[in-house]
Amino acid sequence: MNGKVTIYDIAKKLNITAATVSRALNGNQNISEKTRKMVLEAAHEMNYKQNKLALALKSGRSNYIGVIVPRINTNFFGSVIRGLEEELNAKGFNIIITQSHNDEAMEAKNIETLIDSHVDAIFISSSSKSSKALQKVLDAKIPLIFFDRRKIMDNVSSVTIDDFTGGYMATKHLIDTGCRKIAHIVSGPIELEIFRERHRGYQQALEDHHIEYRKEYVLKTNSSIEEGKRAVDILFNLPEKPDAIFSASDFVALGAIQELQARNIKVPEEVSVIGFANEPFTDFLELSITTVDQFPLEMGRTAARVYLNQETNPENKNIQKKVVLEPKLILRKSTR
Amino acid sequence: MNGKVTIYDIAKKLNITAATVSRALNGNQNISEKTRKMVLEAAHEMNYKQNKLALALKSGRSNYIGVIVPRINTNFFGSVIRGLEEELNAKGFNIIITQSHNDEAMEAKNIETLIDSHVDAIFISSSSKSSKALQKVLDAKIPLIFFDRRKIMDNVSSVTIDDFTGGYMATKHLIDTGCRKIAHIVSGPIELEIFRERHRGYQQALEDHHIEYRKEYVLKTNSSIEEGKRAVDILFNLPEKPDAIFSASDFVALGAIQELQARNIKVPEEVSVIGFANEPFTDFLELSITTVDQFPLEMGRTAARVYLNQETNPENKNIQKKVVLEPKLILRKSTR
DNA sequence: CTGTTAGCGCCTTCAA
DNA sequence: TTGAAGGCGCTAACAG
Repeated sequence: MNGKVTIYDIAKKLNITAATVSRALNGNQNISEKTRKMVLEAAHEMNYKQNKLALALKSGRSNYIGVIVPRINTNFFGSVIRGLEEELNAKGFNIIITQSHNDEAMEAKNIETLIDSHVDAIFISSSSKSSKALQKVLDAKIPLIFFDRRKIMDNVSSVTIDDFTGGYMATKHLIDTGCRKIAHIVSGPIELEIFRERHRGYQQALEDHHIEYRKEYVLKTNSSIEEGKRAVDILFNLPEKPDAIFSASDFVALGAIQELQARNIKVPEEVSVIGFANEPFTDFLELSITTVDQFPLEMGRTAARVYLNQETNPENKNIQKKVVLEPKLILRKSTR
Repeated sequence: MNGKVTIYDIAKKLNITAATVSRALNGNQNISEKTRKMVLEAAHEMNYKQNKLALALKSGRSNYIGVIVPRINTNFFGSVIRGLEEELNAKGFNIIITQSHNDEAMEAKNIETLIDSHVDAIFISSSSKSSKALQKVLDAKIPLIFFDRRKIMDNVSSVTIDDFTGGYMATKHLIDTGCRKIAHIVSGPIELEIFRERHRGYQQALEDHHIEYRKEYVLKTNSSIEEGKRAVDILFNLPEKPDAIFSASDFVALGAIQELQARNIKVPEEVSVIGFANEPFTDFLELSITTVDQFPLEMGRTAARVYLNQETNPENKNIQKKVVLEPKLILRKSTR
């Protein structure tokens, strides 16, 4: 009744030894069917619970998995975590979720904490410019798996989407629908690969269609509605105003649309807008937003499987696997 | 470099004993300044990390806190968790977040897992009709703290908002602005107190203003956009159509508005709509939604403090504390 | 001030 | 098939 029953208690009651109880409980073969049954029954009666802490100390494996994301309250990260959960819980792992709030110091602290907690692996969508903190994970011999936001590191598997293609297809769609003066909002630290790649896709699409790349059309912001408004403020004070905006974030796209409408600029007739991530709200706005889907659920599941596969097959241990998912353009009303 | 340095390694190197190293590391007074310094330096040099698992086994305290919510990817729960994080991380606790996905069996499983993991406390927004699984937490002598969705249980503290008042103020606002045929959508299991109370507030407001309560105006649904549409479908096939809808969920309110607009019914001119929770999207829709704010960040912080206070002062141990926060009506465009 | 000892709960050799 | 013993890493008596 107390949750404090140990194998010794069972042993004492049954006049056997703790080792035997342990064997019975763990399906060890070297034990008589009779004692096994006896032990199992007693364990059930006494409401025995294995102490995972002791097991962890003994085995060196905690069955905890650490997850670090910028924020949990978006559909994107929520869904990735759901995918991780599905696969990892089924294998008996617990997930410890931590948020970096896009702060490098906070992320480093979370990493420290997870290492200290002896998690069996760390899944991270990293907000860090430096790999210093991440290197500590490897130094501690803890498997590290990137998803979405990865860093270039040896011996680390990753599951990402092809952000270059995402940026390319978004930009190409704008071009295909007649836009020529296409602005791009880098709605996050350009030091992060995802934003660099989306930007590169944008650049490449322009080049392939012989459209000049203009520095003044590329803005760097954070991922917030406010920043989207601010971006429009800047862009539409330029001598030559854009006729389309490709934002690397849905939230910034939303802010941009709001500000455009506030200025009585028609979306998409005068200006087309594309976001990124396919957050649910992009769909249920009156003026729904064209965006790029990143398949977060699948990303989570895949990341989990990559890890499980590494762990199960020791020969895969040091094989870094880079899975790249294809993004998908979702056409809605904010583009022509 | 390996993360496997123990106090014995340090002791050996320094020709002292592990106990002394432990003392030095833990700020014990009974130790000479000289040895303390020596140990601290060596520990740093050898990159010593305390093994939390061993500490947990020894002390019986894991420094893990379990949190169970229906879903993490809403602003409401995301913010509550942020509040919990702020307060608990500062005190050295790690947070394990689990999702019940509004499923009673899943919630029971999460509870089991957290108990097995020897968490020091469990914070829960419960989706369960029965208290059976929750009782196990108490049986295991683990402190339990409810937030938002509580159950009636002895010896359990809770932090909630006054859902009755929330329902009342929403309904009263509709009445005050001229609505008389007010429908209510119970957008979740009526077995849960929050939905019962919001409904009760609705009922009381009608009564206080001498408006008849009509069974056919009260619908039970899940919390999804689709269900909001379906609700309107039902309500507007009634002989006498409502002129207002109070939904206990923002998502259902959104679906309702979408369906009303699809039917060319003007919001709020013909039908006013109020949601609940103040999810961000209610604000940034073109037709922003009037709703009830629940102060989730404060809820999380408060819940954490209630627990910390109980733990710190043993005399508070068995005092259940019921904190009730006041909700706030947020006026927007979906009501007159 | 420091060392010795024991034990948290479990599992796993090694013997018997 | 079972028991005895040791150890995972740490801390807290108890001695000295």
